[in-house]
Amino acid sequence: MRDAIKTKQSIIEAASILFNTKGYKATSLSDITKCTQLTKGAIYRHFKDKSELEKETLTYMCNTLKGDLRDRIKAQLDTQSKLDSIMQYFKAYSVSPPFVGGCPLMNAAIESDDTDPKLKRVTKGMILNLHHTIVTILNNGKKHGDVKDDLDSVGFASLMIGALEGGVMMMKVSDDASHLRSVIGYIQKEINNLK
Amino acid sequence: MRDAIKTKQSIIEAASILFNTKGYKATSLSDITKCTQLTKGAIYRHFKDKSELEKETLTYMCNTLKGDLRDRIKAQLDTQSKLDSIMQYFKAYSVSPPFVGGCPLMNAAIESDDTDPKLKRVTKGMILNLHHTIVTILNNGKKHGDVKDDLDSVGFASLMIGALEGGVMMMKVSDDASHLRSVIGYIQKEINNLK
DNA sequence: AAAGATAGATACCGATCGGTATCATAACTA
DNA sequence: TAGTTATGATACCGATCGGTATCTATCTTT
Repeated sequence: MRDAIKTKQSIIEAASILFNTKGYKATSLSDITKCTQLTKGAIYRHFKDKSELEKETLTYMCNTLKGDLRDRIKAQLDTQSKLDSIMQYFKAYSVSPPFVGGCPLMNAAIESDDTDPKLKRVTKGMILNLHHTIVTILNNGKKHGDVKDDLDSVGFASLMIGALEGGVMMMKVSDDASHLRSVIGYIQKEINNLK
Repeated sequence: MRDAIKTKQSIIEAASILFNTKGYKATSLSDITKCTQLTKGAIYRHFKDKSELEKETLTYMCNTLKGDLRDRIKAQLDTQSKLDSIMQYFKAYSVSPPFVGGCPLMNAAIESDDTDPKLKRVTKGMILNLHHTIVTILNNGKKHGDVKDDLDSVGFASLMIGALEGGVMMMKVSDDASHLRSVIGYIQKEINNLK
């Protein structure tokens, strides 16, 4: 009960589940006190206000996903395998999601884009970071001859992310993983056709 | 001041803007009273509770989009043009959206999928309806020789919706319409390659 | 062991939430 | 024109919201 950074982490982990399922604004401080077994006073000792907790929690979730994804990408050698590891990561979402409640990027994007500039800024940064990762893989692929030179790397990265995120959304709202599977299958075909 | 159905409609129209930008749970009754210049008592004369207003408003938005889209599809004769009219409809989102705040389907899906079974049910019905529309166009295309017989119509419809919705999300969160444009360009290429 | 600092609990704040009972007024009907 | 009905306004309800001032208890430092 004296380890401050451990308690702070436990608050962030509990908040991850709540924010990613109920939403940021719809999750109350008392929701978090129930999950953490802490009181409001304790939580406000670690975060100056709710908005700071929201931002730190979103950052934590995104960094977790980013780390996982980077490890998988690095483990692959050629361009197609690297891209396919991203596909596999999203495919795993349907059976064992890293965070319940769908993709944290998508959830935060939809909730923040019109109302919460601070949260939107964090989300935008994380999405563009993922986008940049894919663009880099594709551009390296061009150098190694894995990807044809005239491919629109930036556009293809947008397609990949958009289709995957949209596929997750459809899967969740319809309780039918086949939508995501179809989307992934299509993009995989495109990936194998990049050369 | 005596036209009940007109008042009810004006409440739904004001709620459309609020729900689609701020979100359903994050929009309060007093937000709606401010926009409609009506009092809470007046609103509760037309809707038994907030949840009913949410459902009716979502249904109104989706039916509006559905009607617009159906008109555009019907105006086209061949399969490729019908599908392309859907693309054009989403493309127009970036310049003059029918409802501010992004796609009502996506917004409702993300907010409701883990917490609000009633709203999720409505959203799921609307998305599957759009999905079915696309599948029907593709299957008719097969009959007319516009689409090759071995195409996975169901999967292609999932890809189209997923990519478009994901593209809208990326455009909104990054304030950059090029993401949506790229996605649409890719799907258009696929559409022209269905035969 | 005494003193200082820090983590967490308690109790409270004003504001706002969704919702309702009641009243005033407008319009329709006889 | 008198009576009835439907529409919207007013004023209120208990519950909950985010946030804070204060107190207690535990740990660290000397």
